[in-house]
Amino acid sequence: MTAAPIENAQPERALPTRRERTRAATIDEIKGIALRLMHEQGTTDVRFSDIAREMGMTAPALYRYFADRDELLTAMIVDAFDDLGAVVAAARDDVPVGDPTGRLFAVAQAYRSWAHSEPQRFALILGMPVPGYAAPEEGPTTEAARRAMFQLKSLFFDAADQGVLRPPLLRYVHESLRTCFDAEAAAKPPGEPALPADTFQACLHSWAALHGFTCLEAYGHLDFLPPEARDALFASTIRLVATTAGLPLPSSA
Amino acid sequence: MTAAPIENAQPERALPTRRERTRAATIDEIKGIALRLMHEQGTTDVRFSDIAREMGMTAPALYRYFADRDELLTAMIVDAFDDLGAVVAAARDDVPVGDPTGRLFAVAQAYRSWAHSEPQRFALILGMPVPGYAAPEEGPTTEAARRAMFQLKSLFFDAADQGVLRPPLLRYVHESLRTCFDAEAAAKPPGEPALPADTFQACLHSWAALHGFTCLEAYGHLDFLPPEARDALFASTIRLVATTAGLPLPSSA
DNA sequence: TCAACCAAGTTATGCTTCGTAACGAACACT
DNA sequence: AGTGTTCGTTACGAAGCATAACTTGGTTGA
Repeated sequence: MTAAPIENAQPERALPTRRERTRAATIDEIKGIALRLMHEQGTTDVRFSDIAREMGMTAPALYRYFADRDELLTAMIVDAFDDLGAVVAAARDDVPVGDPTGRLFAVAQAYRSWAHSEPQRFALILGMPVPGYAAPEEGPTTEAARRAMFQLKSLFFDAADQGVLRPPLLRYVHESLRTCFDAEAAAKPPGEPALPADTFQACLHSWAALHGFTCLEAYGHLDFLPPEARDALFASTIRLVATTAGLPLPSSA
Repeated sequence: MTAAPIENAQPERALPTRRERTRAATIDEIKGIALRLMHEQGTTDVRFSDIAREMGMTAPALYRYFADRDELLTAMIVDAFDDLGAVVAAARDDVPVGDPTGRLFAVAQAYRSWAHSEPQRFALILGMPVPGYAAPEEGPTTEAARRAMFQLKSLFFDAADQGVLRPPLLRYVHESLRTCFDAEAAAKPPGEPALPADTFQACLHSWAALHGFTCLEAYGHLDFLPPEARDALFASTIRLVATTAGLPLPSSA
């Protein structure tokens, strides 16, 4: 739960007046309660009246802080992306740069367990759009998504920097994809080391495989397997991903 | 939209009276309208009153056919599983048994395009449970899911029958997973050819990878790629999956 | 044929939610 | 003190889910 106020986000020259602080605190409390309710009820559908009740307030008061349900959802989506990004980055940086496969494992595990422990937030950001919610086009959510997803990708950049990245199992990259990758690489600052197109493609394969397992597990579609078996399947999935993506063989796990 | 009535499903000895026929037709119409509304509104959240309005009825009349919203959803989930299973099976059987990789491609493409063209139904069955909806434990939905998922798996059985299945890239299978696979294989009729454990594991890897790509695309998270690039990424994903799962190299695609 | 029955649909109603409007109390700043 | 902003309240209207009670028309049986 970041303490950033939703509206009036202009830099106040480090002078948050008392009112602003309490307001920010209230906003955080609202989001926190909403999160708890989602968690308790197992849905992404939060009722304003319930939040208000939990806070000992009346429903209309919430409209002082969020114009409507969508605005609250947008804020929570941004928070969720930020949280996921932070969790992933922390897990990644717990493993030395010299061990890219260990880092992949840590990142994937963080992604997976975050989704599993908070399927609602996961659904909020990477599942189907919530009923009645239309994401503001090119809004802050897109930004937050980009930031979070970069935390995943960066692992491959690091590995490339380390020079331990071997070519992926699948070398062929279709013309249209190569174009996209080139365009993206060109948009980067020129100094940054661009990934080879086949590795970029492998990067997306890895994400898809990780995401697939994660979705299936988070939404209970792997419940026919006991937890240890799911862990084992996850480990083998990541090992397979590392192998096909050209990362060195598992060192730690 | 199958014409199976929801309640009173006892075999009527091929004697559906007129009342029963019109009732079944009404049930189908309700489900059809609900589906159209989901499609139009882009949500899995259907309002009874909207359905009624579309049908030129009043809302309470719908309760003659479905006890509540959950019962309608359950029916639609079963239908969706059946539809997905049928689409997948049809695509699979359009390709000769002798071409397992071609079959994998067809199956995967069917899964993908079904999800992409009807993200709501896809979310209904393989996404997060709908707000406020609790699936009846061990109910008809579980049955339908099993049936549909078997259509995916069967491809590997056929390939094994053909004797063209090579060992997958990842041979190691953890104890706990091996136990599960053995248990599942033991539950089958004894004559049926069981898959080797490593292939079974590869089967799940394949599903996860396919599902991951499908989810990402269906919910718009791959929109940063133009359609051709998405097609190319999909093709490469499936090629990678086929390779790592031990299917023969692509023959057609 | 007529009466009883039943299924399907209607209006009427209660409860809950979203969201707005109008009002009151507390605080901040001059 | 006085004034204006902020935060919260109660009051309200529209809409949805779900139930109850009534109406209608086809079905069935004496």
